[in-house]
Amino acid sequence: MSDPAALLRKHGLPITAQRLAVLRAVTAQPHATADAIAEAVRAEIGTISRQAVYNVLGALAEKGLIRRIQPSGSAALYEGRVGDNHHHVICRTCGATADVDCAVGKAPCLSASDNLGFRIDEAEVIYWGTCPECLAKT
Amino acid sequence: MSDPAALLRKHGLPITAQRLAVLRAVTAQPHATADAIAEAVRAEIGTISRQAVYNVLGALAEKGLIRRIQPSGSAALYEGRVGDNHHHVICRTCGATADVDCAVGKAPCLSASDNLGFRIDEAEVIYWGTCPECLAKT
DNA sequence: ATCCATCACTTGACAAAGTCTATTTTTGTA
DNA sequence: TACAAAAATAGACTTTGTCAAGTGATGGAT
Repeated sequence: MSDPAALLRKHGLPITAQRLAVLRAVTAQPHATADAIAEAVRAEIGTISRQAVYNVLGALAEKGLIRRIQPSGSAALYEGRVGDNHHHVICRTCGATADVDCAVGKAPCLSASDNLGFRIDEAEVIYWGTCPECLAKT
Repeated sequence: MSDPAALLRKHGLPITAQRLAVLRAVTAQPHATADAIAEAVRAEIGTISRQAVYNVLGALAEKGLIRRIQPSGSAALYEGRVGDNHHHVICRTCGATADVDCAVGKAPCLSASDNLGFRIDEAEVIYWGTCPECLAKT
């Protein structure tokens, strides 16, 4: 089921060259910005409009095929790894982003101490710190 | 120590009308955008430049007097409640933002399962869901 | 109390990220 | 193959935030 075309069809999304290329780009380089994805797609199929990139990313994110992360002070990032409730650690110095599994177990952090009447469907965790490379440079 | 002027002096920040007004605006309305803060400040002291708002917010955040939150799909929010490691729940529909205490205890979530060599200094948690008002409207 | 160096504020241009709308192209289906 | 619906293109526009140069206020030293 890792076939991109089948994945799209399964979710009722018409198959287009742009969508296939975007999907491949997202899975190929995790934590890429929309701009980086656009470049990767252009390298593959020649050209794509900025709007199409946003449309496709939005549609894929809506269907849960990709995930969008929005760190402070940088553009949104997209990644293909979904469904396993992992989180992210970001370097304050160089912006490097890595995946970390959740500390609390399987569907963790989904229980706030008091939900105030909200129906919570996702917990997004970002750990801020310094990456090994930047630590070494100090 | 809730006196804004004393708070500024304590952190070595020169006292200006803009800083006092921004500090008051942030504590008065939690989870405000930079723009909303600018408007509140203008209502209080007449005028302030956009740059000054960002400068002051940046300086205050740097000193740990206020906290900056960056949710996906909206401008950064600022809040005066700091030091108690609380998190946020945001409504996907209307954008309402509320505070929630951390589920895991005191300095929670600060332990990722594997830090990959990163030195982590902060864990930022955003719960996504639907607020009571929007739930009632469905 | 006054002077002055330093820091903060203002102004306006600029940049990045993303959205909106109308038009053209493509997809999937009849 | 033809057609309706959906997607992509193109380009202007908005929002959010930054940069840089000049002006003005703050607070310590005189």
